[in-house]
Amino acid sequence: MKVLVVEDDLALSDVVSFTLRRAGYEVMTAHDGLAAVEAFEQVPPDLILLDLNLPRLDGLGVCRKVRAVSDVPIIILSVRAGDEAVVRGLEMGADDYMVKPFSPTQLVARIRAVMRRVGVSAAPTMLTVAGLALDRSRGEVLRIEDGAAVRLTGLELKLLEALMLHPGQVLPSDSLITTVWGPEGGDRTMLKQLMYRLRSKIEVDASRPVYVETVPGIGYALNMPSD
Amino acid sequence: MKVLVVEDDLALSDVVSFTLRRAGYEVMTAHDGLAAVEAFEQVPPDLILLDLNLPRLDGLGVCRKVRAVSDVPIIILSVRAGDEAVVRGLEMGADDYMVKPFSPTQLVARIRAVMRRVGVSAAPTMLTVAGLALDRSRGEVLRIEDGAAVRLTGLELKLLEALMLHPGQVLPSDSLITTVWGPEGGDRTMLKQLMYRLRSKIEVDASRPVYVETVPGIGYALNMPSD
DNA sequence: CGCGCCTGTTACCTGTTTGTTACCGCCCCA
DNA sequence: TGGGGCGGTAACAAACAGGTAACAGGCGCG
Repeated sequence: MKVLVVEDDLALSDVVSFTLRRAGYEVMTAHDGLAAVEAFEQVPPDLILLDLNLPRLDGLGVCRKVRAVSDVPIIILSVRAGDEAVVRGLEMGADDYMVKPFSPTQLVARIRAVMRRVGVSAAPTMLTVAGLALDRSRGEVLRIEDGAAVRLTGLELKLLEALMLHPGQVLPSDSLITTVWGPEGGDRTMLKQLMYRLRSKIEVDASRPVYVETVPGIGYALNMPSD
Repeated sequence: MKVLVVEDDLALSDVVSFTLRRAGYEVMTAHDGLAAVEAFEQVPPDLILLDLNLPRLDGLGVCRKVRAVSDVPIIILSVRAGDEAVVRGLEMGADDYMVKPFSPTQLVARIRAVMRRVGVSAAPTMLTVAGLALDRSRGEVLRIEDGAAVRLTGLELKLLEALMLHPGQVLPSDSLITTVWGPEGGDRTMLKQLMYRLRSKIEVDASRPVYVETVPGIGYALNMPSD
């Protein structure tokens, strides 16, 4: 999952890059408008973070050029809310905007929200919700509370991913079964077996699960921390 | 194109409604969280503008409840950027957020940006009538009067649902029996047994039922509060 | 070829849900 | 005045669902 960061303030560009890399994204940077367009053409990213005032070609120009050939999601970065340029950018096809300064957490949250909205199915390698960080590329979960990392098997990963994509929601056993095993295979016995294995890996005390909640007769839910 | 505006500040709610109507949207309003959920269920909107701090049920709660049954786009309204709640809301499935105060123009621009590309909503799963909120996805009822949440079994849920779908109406025992057990199984004994179990869960004083009224010789009815 | 992990299968234990039966009190009416 | 139907209550047993465990086939890999 590649993100192109277009930002002429080098300090900001660095901190943003750092944040995104930690969240599991591959980051490319450009420090002016023309370089951005060039970078975009050479290696098309999956999302663009776009500062508005840039040397050589401003953000709106970049936005227009990119939109002419691609509907890659674009998030505008701007110093002021209420900026006329922001509105123009959104009308021109940008997907979202953020006002500087912003927190790293928010940035990542917004990126995810935009990706979900535009239906980018290829998810970022790193999915962090409800106190768990799932690294799909390594097949590992990190339990944030104590930093423990566990290796998951293919099926366990699919199951956890299904839950993490809808945190706080109760997913019926049947739908979990089909997302893990496909429309044909799988039954309740296998699900509970798999759930048992998953829990014994990710839960601190497997007999007292805190991450995955059972809703008897219906299915399972990933608990949001506040609940 | 219907927009549900959930905002407890009446002045702001009015100006937003005005703006949206002028922009060609059909506007519904709700001034607290529970009303929002109710309104959502009665007339599912195409987009929700959601203030975060609301009376009776806060914005995150509304977000969670709505997200449980639908992927209608949600735009969060918040007084502060960088609010922890905003991040939580976005992670919980909100699609965007705006910081108050915002300009009408921007509001409309953001709505358009969010609305570009929308998935349709799933069947509603939340049913709120007569002082009870039934969450089918979790198999739970919330007694609004005191906020108590009770877990129901499958049959209890079907029975209560049948009553809640026709509040204030007397439903004959026979029809209740067939909606719960199907055309084949079920008899009066089982119904009264089930009703006893349901009442002992949802009524405050089971020996003095207030939600479900018995109409001897005919059936049962869910009492409307105003009746 | 042998080893270890992943997966599916079976079985058992437990608590919950559901169906069954019984009893009690009430009201209506012969 | 005493059945008989009806509804509420209770206790019990059968059926079921979920958690746990052990085991075996398959597959990749050294």
